[in-house]
Amino acid sequence: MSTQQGFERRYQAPEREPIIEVDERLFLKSAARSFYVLEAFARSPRPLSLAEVAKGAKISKSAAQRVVQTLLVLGYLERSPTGTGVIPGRRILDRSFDYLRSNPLIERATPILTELRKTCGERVDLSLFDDVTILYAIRLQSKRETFYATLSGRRMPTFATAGGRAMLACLDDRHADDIVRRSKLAPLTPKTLVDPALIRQRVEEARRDGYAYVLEESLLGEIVVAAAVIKERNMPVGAIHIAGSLADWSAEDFRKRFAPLAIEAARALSG
Amino acid sequence: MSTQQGFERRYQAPEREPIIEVDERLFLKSAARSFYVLEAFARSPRPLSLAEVAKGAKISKSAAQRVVQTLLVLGYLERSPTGTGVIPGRRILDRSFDYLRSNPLIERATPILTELRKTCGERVDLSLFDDVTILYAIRLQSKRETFYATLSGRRMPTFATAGGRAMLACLDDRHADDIVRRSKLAPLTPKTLVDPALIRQRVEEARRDGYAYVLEESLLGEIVVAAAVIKERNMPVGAIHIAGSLADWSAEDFRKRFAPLAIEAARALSG
DNA sequence: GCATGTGTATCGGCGGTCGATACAACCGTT
DNA sequence: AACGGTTGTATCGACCGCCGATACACATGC
Repeated sequence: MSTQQGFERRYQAPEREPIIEVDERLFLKSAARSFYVLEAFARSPRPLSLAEVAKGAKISKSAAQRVVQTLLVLGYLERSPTGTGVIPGRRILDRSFDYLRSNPLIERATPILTELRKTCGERVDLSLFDDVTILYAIRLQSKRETFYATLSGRRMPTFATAGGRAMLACLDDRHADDIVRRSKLAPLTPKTLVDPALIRQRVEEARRDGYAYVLEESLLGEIVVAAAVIKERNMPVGAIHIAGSLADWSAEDFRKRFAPLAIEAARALSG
Repeated sequence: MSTQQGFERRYQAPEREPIIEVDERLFLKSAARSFYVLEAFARSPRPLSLAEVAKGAKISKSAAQRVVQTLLVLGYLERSPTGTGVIPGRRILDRSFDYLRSNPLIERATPILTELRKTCGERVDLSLFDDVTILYAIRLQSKRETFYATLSGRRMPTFATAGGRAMLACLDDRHADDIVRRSKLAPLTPKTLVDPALIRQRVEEARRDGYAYVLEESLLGEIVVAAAVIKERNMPVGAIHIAGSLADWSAEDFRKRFAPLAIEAARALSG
């Protein structure tokens, strides 16, 4: 049962090494290549020429040609309207629809988040735990937002986000420290904490209070409170974020007012 | 499924045949197989066993085993938390993020939709034209919504949605009729129009008025107005929808009030 | 016990893919 | 108008990666 590595590896206790590297004989290199091509757009979100695709996916031009042709047919790539190059295709959204629909957490969370958004009037997010990053799955924006604050699928470093810290607080110290250690501790704003000791202190605070908060650590002028959604065994699966602007709130008022709401919503989703 | 057959064909004038059948020699069957596996979850959004994957993707159990192993490693599939079977993986959301971020229309539309949502207080959607279906790309929900009304990536039939009809109104009659003809005219609610003549009449109305509306045709109790976003040559690329509840509005009031807003927003995005 | 489900593992042979290479069309420059 | 730089397209023989039948371990339920 404990075969399979790769993905679950991230969820293993940090002292454990991956048991077996993935079975080389079952890994389809040619299938993986297609995904490498799609992933090239993560690095440069613009139309890519065949040569750029080849370079981005680290495959030969011939291979890129075949993959691109195939993905065009399937709809996972489209020809750029500018006439040259290809861009991600609409069919990708179908798959994300399947993902969201297949995930019971998302379905259960939606009405709760909607309600929360209504009572708060601030931005409300559901993020998913994924090792050194968190992944926004649902985002209910408030009045004004930056473009990226509206996109689900965005990843952020676990160590520098309220939801991330709330989830770290659910793990044992060793595991949490391991995640911080493996994180690239690059500041997102001048106020981002990058000292592991300070981060650990905030995580311990979160463990004590039942919620985490960050002040302008991922976006200047923004305050976020978050509470973790846990499965059995205290395993964090996601977090509920409430984000507001320091133009509207003092940090103290914001925490006092919204932290209990985040905690309550997270508890309703847990277990 | 009709995935085969090429994407471009859909955008051609209906009298034109697909120019080039996809070059068989460039189409990577083994790469396509992986996507067939992911697409199996569109039909049954629950954990699938290896045998079900094989059946859903129409491949052998051995092939399914290899594909599943590969996609698990890449993160596009995950083991079901129930212990048996696999489900779509989080990594899919990364790709949809890339898609949304790569699409200039989405980026330009986001602030406009946000503003629109604020002034309307009702649900606001951006849909993309895709032949017989439309595809919701951005959804800004109002207070209360059904789960599916919140998911981007959802597809709806073009003929039965306000945005779809607004886009049909941009095409010439022959093309619009062709789309209706190729649509599966199954009613979504008791009020869905399925008579091609009646649909055409509504499309002509939309062409005259500059916007389309539907009354309980896709969801009982819901009224939607929509205006098309066009590129050059009147080619529709998407539509802006404003959706409200008949519990709050009379049909007349809703149209009078919101149609101009949808038209204005769509015009700001066009060209 | 047996039947039926799950996921995992093996291996020889066939054929699908590899990638160098060549080509047509379109740009700007000079 | 020939150039060097793109772009996407097309071809083909050789190799090796994948195909899929098959067998296994382990759970269920009756």
